[in-house]
Amino acid sequence: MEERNELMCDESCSHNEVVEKVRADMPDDDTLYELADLFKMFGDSTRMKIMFVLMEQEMCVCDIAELLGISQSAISHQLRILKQSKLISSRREGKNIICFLADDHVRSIIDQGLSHVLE
Amino acid sequence: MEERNELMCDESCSHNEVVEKVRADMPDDDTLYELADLFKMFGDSTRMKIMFVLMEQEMCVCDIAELLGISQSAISHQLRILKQSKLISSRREGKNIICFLADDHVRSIIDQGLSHVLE
DNA sequence: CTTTCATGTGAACATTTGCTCATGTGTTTA
DNA sequence: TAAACACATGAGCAAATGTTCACATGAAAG
Repeated sequence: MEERNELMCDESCSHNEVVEKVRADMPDDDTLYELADLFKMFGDSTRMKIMFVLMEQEMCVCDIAELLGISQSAISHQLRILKQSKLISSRREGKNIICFLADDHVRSIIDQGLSHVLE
Repeated sequence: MEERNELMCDESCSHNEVVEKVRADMPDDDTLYELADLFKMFGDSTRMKIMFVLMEQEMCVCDIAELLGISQSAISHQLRILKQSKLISSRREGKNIICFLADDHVRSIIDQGLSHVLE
């Protein structure tokens, strides 16, 4: 049998044995895409700032915009994305929309990243 | 004094009091950009897959490519980015370059994300 | 009901990003 | 030394992304 993939290098590497084991232990593709999409939310500085603010204090849209010095429209677009990812939620209070973190994982993920960045 | 920013909504929201406190507690901009850049590394499925593989087993470039079914060139480009971010390192062994995780934070960050994705 | 205020949203645009393709570099083997 | 192999890299390109601008929506105040 010994069907070889043309992409593979010569027998010098580990190959079949280990490669197959690792492949078997990998999550399915859907999970991996979900995972990447989750981290993508934290990979933009505007969204990062929004989540950081909401970690400390729920806040209306215009206050977020004012605090961060970013246009209300830009904030609104990013909030939409964050809501779609179920990371933040909002409720109406009079004229304002109050935003807040929808998931406790946000804190732990950011904290984990922060502890890396701060050495 | 009472210098108001035109972006701010009316006095209905929290404003000055809370906004100023949150602003003071925010990390500086450089840290926030670093943080976003770190998470950006996890926000692409190819890089995610590479790191997932290396979490289980150090491996040469061509084996990573073969295991993931992605071209060697594409893998190489992503490895370059991951090395620049100090998330993976490599050593030469004969003709091959063996790649491995350079940072234990990688595991904890991915695990944290995974536990979110898996509910 | 009309106006105002807070927010949402589509289109257009400039960047960024990730891939392919061709080729370059460095190491081993014949 | 020459050929083969593993990997790196630059150019080019298509797709994704984030912002601005103009305008739509929806609740509240008059």
